[in-house]
Formats: sequence, structure tokens, C-alpha cells
Amino acid sequence: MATNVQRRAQTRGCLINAARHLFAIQGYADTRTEAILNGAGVTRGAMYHHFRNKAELFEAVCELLSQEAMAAIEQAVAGQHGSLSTLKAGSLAWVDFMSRQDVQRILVIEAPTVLGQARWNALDERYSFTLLREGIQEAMADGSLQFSGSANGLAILLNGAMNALVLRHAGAANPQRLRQDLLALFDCFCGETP
Amino acid sequence: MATNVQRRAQTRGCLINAARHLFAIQGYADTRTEAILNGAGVTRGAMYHHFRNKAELFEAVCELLSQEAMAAIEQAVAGQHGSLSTLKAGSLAWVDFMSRQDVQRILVIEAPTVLGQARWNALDERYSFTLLREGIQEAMADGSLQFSGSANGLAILLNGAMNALVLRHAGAANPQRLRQDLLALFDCFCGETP
DNA sequence: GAATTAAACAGACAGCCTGTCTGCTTTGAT
DNA sequence: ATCAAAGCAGACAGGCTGTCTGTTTAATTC
Repeated sequence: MATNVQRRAQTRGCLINAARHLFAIQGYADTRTEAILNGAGVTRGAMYHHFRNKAELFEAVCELLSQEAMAAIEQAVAGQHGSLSTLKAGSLAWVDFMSRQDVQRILVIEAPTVLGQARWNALDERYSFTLLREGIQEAMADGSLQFSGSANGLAILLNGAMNALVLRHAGAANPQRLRQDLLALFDCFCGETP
Repeated sequence: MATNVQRRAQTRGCLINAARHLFAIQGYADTRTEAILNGAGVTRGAMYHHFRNKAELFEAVCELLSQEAMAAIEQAVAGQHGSLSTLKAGSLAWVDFMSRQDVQRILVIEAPTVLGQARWNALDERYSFTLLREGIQEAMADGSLQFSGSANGLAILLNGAMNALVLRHAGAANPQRLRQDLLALFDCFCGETP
């Protein structure tokens, strides 16, 4: 006799977990709800009791992955001193996390399409993008980062650049090159302090 | 009594055109083939005679838009002298073109999902991305652009950065800011020649 | 230039998939 | 103990894509 909040958390968790793995492998469109139900060990009725539709379940998966990304970044940043090295460490942690096959497919490739522009931006804003912008603001404020445009603009540029990096290097044999290219980009903003 | 090649071009053109508009407004998943058939004025049999499935029709639309993008860029570049100003002009033309609502939704947002990673990369490689990389290679070769990583890596970074720019500024009130942020980014690569 | 082949097209049809809907079970409140 | 509400079960309907057979129109062959 479990409490209601426990039951709720249990089935929601199973659904999100099963969906997460299937979405990662087959993609959103090619994942049948039937497969999710089997994977989660629940019935159709349960699923549609917790989520309005498949897209809402997908959003819940995105939410979870975004939280995990945040956690990974914050952990990587924890030991750093100085705004620039903090920014660099956070960015490297970001690309490392996004390089994971499952995360990449769900968060980078499919989320913009499935969630739509508005919800996707909102999600980003709620998590890693805000982190990135704040890091940039700090680094620009104390002069260790130089950019003639706005901090927000630079955050957009960097975010997009990193996304493109992980996508192009997907499954590549040189995971090291990705980090090199990214750090080379940072060097461009640091003026004459190598 | 039209020739076969004419008939073929006609119906294919009508389908691609109708699909293009519908995909732009409603997105790929929410566009019913029925609607495309009505828009194009052809029947189901005709469509599936020319395209294996909906995705293949979508790919044809992407192909067309990519060609238009190439044309726009090459026109913008035509009057330019010097590798750097050529690169800048081409990049601005690129973001201008991609800022169009329809192009954005189809090429930037949905194409990676619908075509899949491999086909999407191949498409990019066939068109604008190659143009960008060559522009960067030239500018790096004559020293007007400095970057400690590879030309290919920089092309990836710039491409991703520009994509992110147009997405974030979608429907924004300040279309000028987009260009400013992009040019600010270029300034970072130009060392001490302002 | 009649006959044959192949391409282009028409439209009915089947199978699949999502979301709904009604009913049942378990938990929580009174 | 009783009633309300949340959680869940599973059948079902409607819609959509792709197929398949048949028909028309162009090209080829003799």
C-alpha cells in the first residue's frame, strides 16, 4: 500500500526512463507509445493519465536531461577559480555531456522540432543557457573576455557553436579535436593574455 | 501532349512547391499528405510515383532551398574584393536568407530531425557549408583571419553560431542586432586590424 | 503507323498508431 | 464506514501513410 505521491512518482519515473532510452535510439517519431508502455511496464491508461500526449512525455524527458546537464556543469565548475577558467571548464563539461549519443539526439537534434521554438527556448533559458550567459557576463565584467557585442549575443553564438561542434563530431574518431577547436575559439576572445 | 520530361518536371515542381509552403507553416509532422496533394493539384498516386515517401519529398524541398541559399550567397559575394570582406558578405547573406521564416523552420529546425544526421550533413556539405569552409580557408591562408584551430573546425563553429543567431532572433524586433553580433564575432578573429 | 513497352497517374483500400472513453481499483478524507 | 478522488486498465474509434491494381498517355520498335 504505497502512498499516492509514491505511486505517481514511480509510474512517471518508469515512463520517463523507458521513453528516454527509446527516444535516444529510435528518435521521437519512430518510437511507438506501445513500446514505451512495454518498457515501462505500465498501460496506456496510466500514461495518458500522467501526460496529455507523447510530446508532453518527451518534454519531461528533456527536462530531466537538462537537469542532469546542469548538474554536470556545476560539478565541473565547482573547483575553478577565476571567471574565465570557470567559463572554459563549464563549456567543456557542456560539450562532454552533449557528446553523449542519447543526449545529443534528444536535446540537440529533436527537441527544437518536437517542442517547437517557444518551448525549446524556454527550456534552454531555464537551464544551461542562463548559466552560460551569466558566466560570460562575469568574464566580460572583469575584462578577461572581450567582445564588442552584447553578452547575450555572445552566449547565443557560443551556445550554437558548441551545439554544432558536438553534432559534427558525432561518432568521430577524434574526440580530442572537439575540445581543441572549442578552446581555440575561446582564445580569440581573450585578447593578448595567452 | 506534353513530353514526359515536361510532365515529370511539372508535377514534381507542383508537389515540391505545395509541400514547401505547408512544411513552412505547419511543420513536417503536422502536414498531411492530403493537404499537399490538394495544394499541388495532383493525386496520391502521382506523389508516390515520384517520391518514395513524405520524407523524400521533404528532402527535395531542402535541396531546393539550399540551392536558393547558395545563389543568394554567391550573388552577395560577387562584388566583393578581399577574402575577409568576401567572407563577411557571404555570412551576412547567409543569415539574411536563413532569417526567412520558411527557410528557418525547414532547413534549420526540422531538417536535422527529418533527414537524420547523415543525410543532413551530406546536404550541408553539398551546399553552403563547403562555401563557408572555403571562404575561411582563403581568409586564413592570406592571414586576414587568425584561428589556432583547423579551418574546418572554425567553419563548424561559425555555421553553428549563425544558426543559433537566426533562431534566437526569430521574429525579434531588432533584426539589426543580429548582424551586429555576427560582425562582432568576426572582429575577434581579425587580430589587430580593425 | 500499328503494336508494344514503359512511364505517369488515379483512387480505393488496408494496416498501423495515437488519443479517448468507460469502467474498475486503490488511496485519502470525513 | 462512507464517500470522493486519484490512479490505472484495456477496448475502441478516427485518422493518416503507404500500397496496390487499374487506366491513360507518351515513347519505342518493327
